[in-house]
Amino acid sequence: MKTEADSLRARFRDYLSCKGLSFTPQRKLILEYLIRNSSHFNAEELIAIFRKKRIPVSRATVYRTIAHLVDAGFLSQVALESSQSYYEFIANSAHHEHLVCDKCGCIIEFTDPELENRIESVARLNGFEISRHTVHISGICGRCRGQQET
Amino acid sequence: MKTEADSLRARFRDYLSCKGLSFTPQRKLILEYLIRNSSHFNAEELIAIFRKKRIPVSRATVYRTIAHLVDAGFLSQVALESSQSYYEFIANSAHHEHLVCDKCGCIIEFTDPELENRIESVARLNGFEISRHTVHISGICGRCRGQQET
DNA sequence: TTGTGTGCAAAACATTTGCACACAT
DNA sequence: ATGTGTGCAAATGTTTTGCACACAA
Repeated sequence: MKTEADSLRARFRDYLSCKGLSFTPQRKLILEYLIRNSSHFNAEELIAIFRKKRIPVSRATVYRTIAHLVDAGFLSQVALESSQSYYEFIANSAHHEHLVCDKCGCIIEFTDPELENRIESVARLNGFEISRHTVHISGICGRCRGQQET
Repeated sequence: MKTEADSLRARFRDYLSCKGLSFTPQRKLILEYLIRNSSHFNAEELIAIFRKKRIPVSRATVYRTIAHLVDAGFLSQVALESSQSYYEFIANSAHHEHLVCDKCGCIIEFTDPELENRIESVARLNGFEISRHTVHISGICGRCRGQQET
């Protein structure tokens, strides 16, 4: 039986071969890591993890592969108020928005059809043709609120 | 009669004196520029404008003053998918969201109470205490759509 | 004098690029 | 041979910082 990971590998291979690029060991290592840890990350975090685990992929290759993965639609860039670019591995998952905790930094994903509808209406009212959209809510998550001394 | 600009100057002076800081000529020049041109900008844009107009404020002072203005609540950082930080002069204006055109880069502001309500509901449902939130919609604006050859 | 502010240049940080070598077709 | 990939180190672009001098309390 074909697992989801298999289909991701196949999709990436297809994307690469369409572009005349090859599925190199380094690209595979990066994809495998993301499949196993699909979530939010930035380039330097990934590089640090690879260094610690002795996974032999250079900084330049990480940046270059991230660009390919974004282009292929496997990663989407998440704009946070940070100096670094954050990415998230979207794979096959549906569109969702983010709640980001100011205290612990955790990122909670949510989907809300009503919210999505409202966004589409607003764009339409303004004559806009949407290509993408993001909703970020910052605050204190339930867990951190529970721990507050005050 | 007290204009809005006067009250902004006063508020900034108050903020500074509360922190034991002074309302220097450079800080005044930056604030005056923003009052007159309240909108979206990044630090390097501002520095370039000041250089062209021969307004004598150094790069370091621009960055340092922006940090103070953010801290004082006069500016808010707008997270775009860019290598530079964007800011917007919020002054007394109500909360609003952004439509950003991929083609011409224009930023349209909008407010939508229903959207805001929905965001609050979603946060509540997830046990989150909101401190701030942003909605960014990217796409093609009405004007650019009109001009498309295709 | 002590605290704070400024400008400059250097440093720091994230990211991109040029180049030489490696590998597969 | 040609095209593509990698790693390294250098370059780039943005933002921050150290330091010496200026100014006001």
